[in-house]
Amino acid sequence: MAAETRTPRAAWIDEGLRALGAGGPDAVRIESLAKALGVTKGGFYGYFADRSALLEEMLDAWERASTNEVIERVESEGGDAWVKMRRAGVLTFSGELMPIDLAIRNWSRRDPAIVERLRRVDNYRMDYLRSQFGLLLSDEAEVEARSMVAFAVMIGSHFIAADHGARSRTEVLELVAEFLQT
Amino acid sequence: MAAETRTPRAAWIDEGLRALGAGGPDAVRIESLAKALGVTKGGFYGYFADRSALLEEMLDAWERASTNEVIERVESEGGDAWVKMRRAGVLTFSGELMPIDLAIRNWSRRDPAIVERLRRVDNYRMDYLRSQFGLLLSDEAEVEARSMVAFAVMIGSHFIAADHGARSRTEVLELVAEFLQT
DNA sequence: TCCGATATGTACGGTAGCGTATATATCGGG
DNA sequence: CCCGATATATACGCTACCGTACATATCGGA
Repeated sequence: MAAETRTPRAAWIDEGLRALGAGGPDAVRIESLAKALGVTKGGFYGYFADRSALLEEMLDAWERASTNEVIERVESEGGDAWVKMRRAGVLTFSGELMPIDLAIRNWSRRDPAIVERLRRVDNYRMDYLRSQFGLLLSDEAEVEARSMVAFAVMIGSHFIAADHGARSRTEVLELVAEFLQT
Repeated sequence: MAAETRTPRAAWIDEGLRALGAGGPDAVRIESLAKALGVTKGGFYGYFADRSALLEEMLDAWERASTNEVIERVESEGGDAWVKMRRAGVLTFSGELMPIDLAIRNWSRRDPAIVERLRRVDNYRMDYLRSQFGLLLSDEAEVEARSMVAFAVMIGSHFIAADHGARSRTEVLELVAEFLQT
């Protein structure tokens, strides 16, 4: 029927998310994505109406990858509650997803539509944390406080440049984890 | 000698910082700053060599405003250690400075020179926190953990969109503050 | 092998921003 | 009241990017 599709929808979306993670939404330029993909922008407009259509689809993909897909993987692997929580954290905040996550958080500061998406994702994650702390603590206010601390530290530590004397950042995060289990 | 200076250096820097807080470094456009100031870019190049010179001076101004100036104000007003710490937090993370602070944090993810500046500022702040927690706690690891938690929650809560059921975000932050004093 | 569909390449006009060169307006001092 | 200095305005060429129009290359089926 036709020439082989070298650059399917998903390729544009993936590359777009990479650019978003690396340089924020302003770095998602159709022509530079094309260059990164080794093509010109010719094909782009066959898949997407315009740049903002790509951004929407990128956000859809991120939202799925950050919630359902993570939980499916976690649940399919089993383990006790703590294991699942740690695993969810690792999957969510690792390698490829983390910079995208952080970029979207910053983006949300100036775009209400982005806040809305982030709210869904964050509520999803906070509920997971609450369910875990709920297994350890009876006081619901304690659960809320520690869930917030856990989440805020996971996010905040990526936005903080402070040193910790002889300790590494990882070691400090370990101290925080201990503190949360007190 | 000359025509009155309608738009001194500081005006460009202030407006630049506002734009930075609102839209990140990419939003700091000379021509749009000029429009916001009610002039054209004509005068700009009398003060600054180019756009990056402006960015440097903006960062210098921010660094001063976020450290020395805050501490000077705090120290000049006196009060006990807790009062000073709270006051420093209020000054640092209020109104105008907060969006700039957050924008620079995000910026630092993709620019080593920015990380370096942020590191100085964050170390300065963390030292202040450590000194305060040090008055309450003898275990130095505890001090580090709680300082990190306090700082990360201050920053992180601005990047988190989660709801908290019946509670407001402010109420949850109060719960966290209580938790930190346990 | 040739056809037609589809993906991609190429060319275009339009906008926004940079930095430079030059013109103009306005003020203070003589 | 005029001169010269200074701040600002205007005009320019350059680049990057958008979105559109059209050309071309490539594959599968008849």
